[in-house]
Amino acid sequence: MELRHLRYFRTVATELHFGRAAEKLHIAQPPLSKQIQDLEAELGFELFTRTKRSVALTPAGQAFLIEVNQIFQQLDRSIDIGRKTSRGELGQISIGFVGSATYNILPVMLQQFRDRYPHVQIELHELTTDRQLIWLREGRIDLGLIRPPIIGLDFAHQVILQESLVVAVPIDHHLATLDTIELSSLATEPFILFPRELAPGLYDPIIAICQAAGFSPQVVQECIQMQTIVSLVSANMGVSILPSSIQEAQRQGVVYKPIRAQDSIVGKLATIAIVWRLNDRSPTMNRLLELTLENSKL
Amino acid sequence: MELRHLRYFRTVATELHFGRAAEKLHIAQPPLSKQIQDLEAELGFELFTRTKRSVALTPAGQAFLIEVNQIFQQLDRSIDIGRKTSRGELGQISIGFVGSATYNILPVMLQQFRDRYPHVQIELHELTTDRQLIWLREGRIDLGLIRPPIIGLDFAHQVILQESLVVAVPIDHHLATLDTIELSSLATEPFILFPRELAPGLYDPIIAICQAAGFSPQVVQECIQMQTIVSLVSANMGVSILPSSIQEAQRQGVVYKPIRAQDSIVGKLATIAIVWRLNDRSPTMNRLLELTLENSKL
DNA sequence: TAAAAATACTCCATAGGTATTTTAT
DNA sequence: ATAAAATACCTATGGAGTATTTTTA
Repeated sequence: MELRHLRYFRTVATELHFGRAAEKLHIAQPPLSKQIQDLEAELGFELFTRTKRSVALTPAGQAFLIEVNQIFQQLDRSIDIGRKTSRGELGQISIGFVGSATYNILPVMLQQFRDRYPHVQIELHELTTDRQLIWLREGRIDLGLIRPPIIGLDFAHQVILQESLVVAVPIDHHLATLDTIELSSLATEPFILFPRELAPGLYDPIIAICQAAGFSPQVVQECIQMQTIVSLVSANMGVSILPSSIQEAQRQGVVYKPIRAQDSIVGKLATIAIVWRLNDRSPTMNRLLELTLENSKL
Repeated sequence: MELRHLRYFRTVATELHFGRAAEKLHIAQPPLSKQIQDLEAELGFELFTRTKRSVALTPAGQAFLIEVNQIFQQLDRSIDIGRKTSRGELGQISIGFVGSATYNILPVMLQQFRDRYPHVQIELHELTTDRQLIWLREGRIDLGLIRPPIIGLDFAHQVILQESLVVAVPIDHHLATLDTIELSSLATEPFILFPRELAPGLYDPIIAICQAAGFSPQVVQECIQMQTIVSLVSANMGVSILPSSIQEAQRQGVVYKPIRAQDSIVGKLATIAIVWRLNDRSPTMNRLLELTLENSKL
C-alpha cells in the first residue's frame, strides 16, 4: 500500500464518482478504478458498492475513510514538527550556568529566547564552571555559561560578558563612606572569597590585583555561593571583591564601591563565556547562540 | 511523498547504516540513498548527517521519526477498524421493537449479540409496528421487531416467533379456578384490548376466534401498553386475551389460562417478525440477522 | 440509449539494479 | 587500505493513458 492509494480513495470517497475523482486527481478514470481495486484487494474488504450507475461507501469504507483522514493529519503534523525542529523553533536545550550569571546575562538571554521560540523546552542547571565542562562532555547539557579559562580542545566558546570588579564592605565599615576604594586600604582587612577551584579565572585576577597593590588578601572564610559571601560581608565577617553585577541582588547591610583607577590596571576582569561542544550545532543551539552572540556585541 | 519513503526512512533511522538498511529492505544501497535524498528534498530539511563513515539522525530527523511511527500506527489502526467493520464486529445498529417483544425475543437476542460482538453500538427504540415501518423507511432504525402484517414492498421480513394466546382473568374471577377456558364462556365478560391500529395482526385474530366461538367481545377499555391491560384486569375491570409470553411479566391479582382446544382452531396466532429495508445489508445487520434467524429456527 | 465503471492493451516514468567514484578513517 | 555513501548509468516493473466493452437506469 502507498499513500497514492489512500489519496485516491479519499477523492473517490468524497466525489462518489470515479470519473470526476479521476479528473480532480489529474489522471484518467481506468487507472483510478484499478488502484482502488488493488487497494480493496490488499485490505481484504470492499470500500465501495458500485452499481454501475452510482458509487457508495460501504460501512467499512466509511469507517476506513475517517481513519485515513487521521493518517493525513498525522502526516501533515509530522512534516510540520520536522520542519519546525529543523529551524530550531521546536526542541529542547539544556543549559548550565554559574550562579553569578543569574544577575546579568542569564535572565536577558532566557527572556529573549522564550519570546522568540516559545515552543523550545529549556532545562536549566546551576553548576560550577568545571562541572559544566564535565556535563557538556557527557552530553547532559548543551550549552554552558561559565567563567573562563576553559580546559579541553573539544569545546568552542565565546566571551559574552566582561565586567569590572567591585569591593563589598559592610555598611558601617569605615571605608563605606568613600566613593571609590584604593585596593591597598584593604591590606589588613579580613577577606571572604570563593574557593579557587570554583572559578580560577576570576579568583586569580583578584589575587593578582591585590598583590599589585602590595598585599596578599587574608582569606578568613571561603564560600561557594556569592550570595553567601554577601551575607557574611553584611554580618561584618569581612570584605570581598566581586563582579559588579552582584549589585543587582539588592541586599541590606552591604555597600559596593568601585576600585580606584580600575581602568588602567584592573580592567574588566570578570568575564563570562558561553561554551558548547565542537561540531555540535543543533538548530535550537544555533538559534540560541545567534541571539546571545548578537546581543553580547552591543 | 509515498509510504515507501517513510518505510525506508524508518529502516535507515533504526539501522543508521544505508547498506544494512538496504539489505533489510531487500533493495540495493544506491536506490535507498536516492529515495532518502528525494524525501529530504521534498521535506525541505535534512534527516541524517552523513559523514561518509557514520550516519546519524539530525534533531529534525529524530522528531520526524517519532511522528512517522505514529503514521504507521494510525495506518494499522485504520486497516483494523475497516476490517472489523466489514465483518460486522464494529459499528452501530438501531433497533425498533414493540413493547411486547420485551418479554421474549428481545432480551435473548440482545444478550447473544452483545456476547458475540461486544464492540457494536446498539440503539434501542420501543415503538409500535406502524411507527417502526416509518422509522425504517426514514433510516432512523435499521431493524424492527414488529407484529405482522407488514405493508410496503420495500421491506424484507421474517417471522421469528409464534406464540399462542392466553386469557387473562382477575384472580378472584369465577373462571380463575379452571385449568383451561372455553372461549364462549367469555361472551358476556367485559374486555380490555389494545386499539386495533396498534397491531391489527394480533387484534384481528383475537376478534376472529371470538366470533368463531359465537360472540363479539365487549371492549370496555382500550390501552396502548400491554402492562396497563394486565393492571386493569387485576383491578377487576375485565378480562383480556394476550400473547402467552405476557406471563413472563409476573403480576399480582391476575391469572393466565390457556384457551381450550387451542391447537385445532386457534393455533399460534401471536407472531413477531423481524423487518429490514430491502437491499440494506450492512455487515452489522447481517450478523444480527444471522444470529436471530438461526435462533428462531430452533 | 446514455452514462459510468470495468477490461484490455500499450507506453513510459521511475523505482531499483550494477558498476564505479568519492571520501573519511 | 578499506568501509560506506554518493554518482552515473542501465533495466524493467507497474502506474497511467487510449480504446473498447459491459452494465443498468
